[in-house]
Amino acid sequence: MVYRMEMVYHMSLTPVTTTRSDITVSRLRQEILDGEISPGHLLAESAVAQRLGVSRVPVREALFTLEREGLVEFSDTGRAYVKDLTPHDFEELYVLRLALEPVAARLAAPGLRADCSRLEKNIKATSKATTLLQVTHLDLDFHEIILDASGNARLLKLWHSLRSELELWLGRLHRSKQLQTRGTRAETVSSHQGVVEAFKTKSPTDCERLMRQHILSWREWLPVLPAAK
Amino acid sequence: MVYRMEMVYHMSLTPVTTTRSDITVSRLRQEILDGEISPGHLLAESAVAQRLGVSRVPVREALFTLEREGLVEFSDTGRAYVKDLTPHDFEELYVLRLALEPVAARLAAPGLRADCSRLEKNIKATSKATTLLQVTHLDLDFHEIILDASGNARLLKLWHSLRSELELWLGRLHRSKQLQTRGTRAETVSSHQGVVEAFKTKSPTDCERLMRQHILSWREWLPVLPAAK
DNA sequence: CATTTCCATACGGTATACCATTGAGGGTCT
DNA sequence: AGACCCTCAATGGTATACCGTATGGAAATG
Repeated sequence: MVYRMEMVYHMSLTPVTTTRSDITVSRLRQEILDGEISPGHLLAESAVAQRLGVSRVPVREALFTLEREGLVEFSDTGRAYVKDLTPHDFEELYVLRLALEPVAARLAAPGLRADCSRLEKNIKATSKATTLLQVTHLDLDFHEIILDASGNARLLKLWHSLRSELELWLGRLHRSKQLQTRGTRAETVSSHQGVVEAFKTKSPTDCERLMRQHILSWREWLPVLPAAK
Repeated sequence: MVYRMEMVYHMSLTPVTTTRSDITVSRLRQEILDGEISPGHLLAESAVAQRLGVSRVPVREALFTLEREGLVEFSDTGRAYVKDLTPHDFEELYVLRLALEPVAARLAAPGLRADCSRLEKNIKATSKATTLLQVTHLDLDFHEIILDASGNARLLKLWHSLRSELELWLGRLHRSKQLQTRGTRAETVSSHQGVVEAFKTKSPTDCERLMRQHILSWREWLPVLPAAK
């Protein structure tokens, strides 16, 4: 049974079919990111199915999808658990950002030189943000725009999975009040303005270098982690 | 119903459970990589299920897994097709190799400095290879050893999906006789020996640089592509 | 009290059935 | 002949049922 949502369209006017599986993915993702389900918690298919009012089949698929996103992890016996990120996991994510995003910036540079409007709109929104959580989301959006502009579909897909895990990590830091609040918004805005300025005036390789610096300093902004590994 | 294969163990002696879904993944992957199913071909769940003697459920999961590996692609109506890689797709893969592998080499360098035995064993096997296909597989194995030694699990996972797509691409080039055969084995061996030498004697950053060069020259070795994009 | 054995229950893997949607072909009307 | 519509088979989405296995705790054992 597929329910076609008549009223929901992408900007491209492509109709979007929403399956129970998709809905289950969204709801579980939300619950995990919001910390409503704690790390390590068992997501039993039947329990989730009953709770969300669907059968086990879409739940099964949803769990599979969430594993790909890095929010859920399967034991060797096929049980699904909410992922419990460690500082080591975070380091892995950081390494990947550092490997991928500068390259993406270089690839995106020619296109962005002509049109930075999406980035500028994002900065404007950031400067109006009222909560720390909004700022971090808009920050990730900013980076996603660049990944998207790189024109490399695989790179963007990788980013989506990285982003999920980053949001998981940042959300947990935020809830345990371990994120600096002071000046974050202003710093984010000015830093991003610098990036946009580079896209407009500098060479792709310079953009790549700047993005690298930007991520390095983002890392500095995060709290010192307990001994990794 | 789960069949536990008593005789199959990882090196870590962890028993491996093999499900019908896993088997279906393997068989379909093989058929796709061997070119037995042509690009663009529809993989209808019921047809595959009947052909392989399982129900639609494991087939469904297998198709999902193969999509993640990049060997299958879903239309917006949920139909699964064998992926038809374009030169543009190959360029994307190449960009990602270039972004990830040098970093992996740098991370793996400290560990490999102490013990390159796996790499050396691979080189020995390569020097004894008799077919071009064997050489290309051993080449990918060589790179996988380094990704593995990087200690970054996410990086290794990314590699696996890249590798599947690379094998798809290379396999098709091979079947259409577009791969250079002359001297390939000897060049691969000597080039890899150079990499091992670097791991033993050079700094991590030097290893990173060399890996970058190695991938650049690999790109040169491949046939010129028809106009990309 | 520590350890092992054993059993009931929870859970995942798979088969099957049913329904909605898709899409290609045939028929009809203009 | 061409455009339109209708129909029906093919296909995917979901529910449910069944079975084997894993798990955790009770009971038995030392």
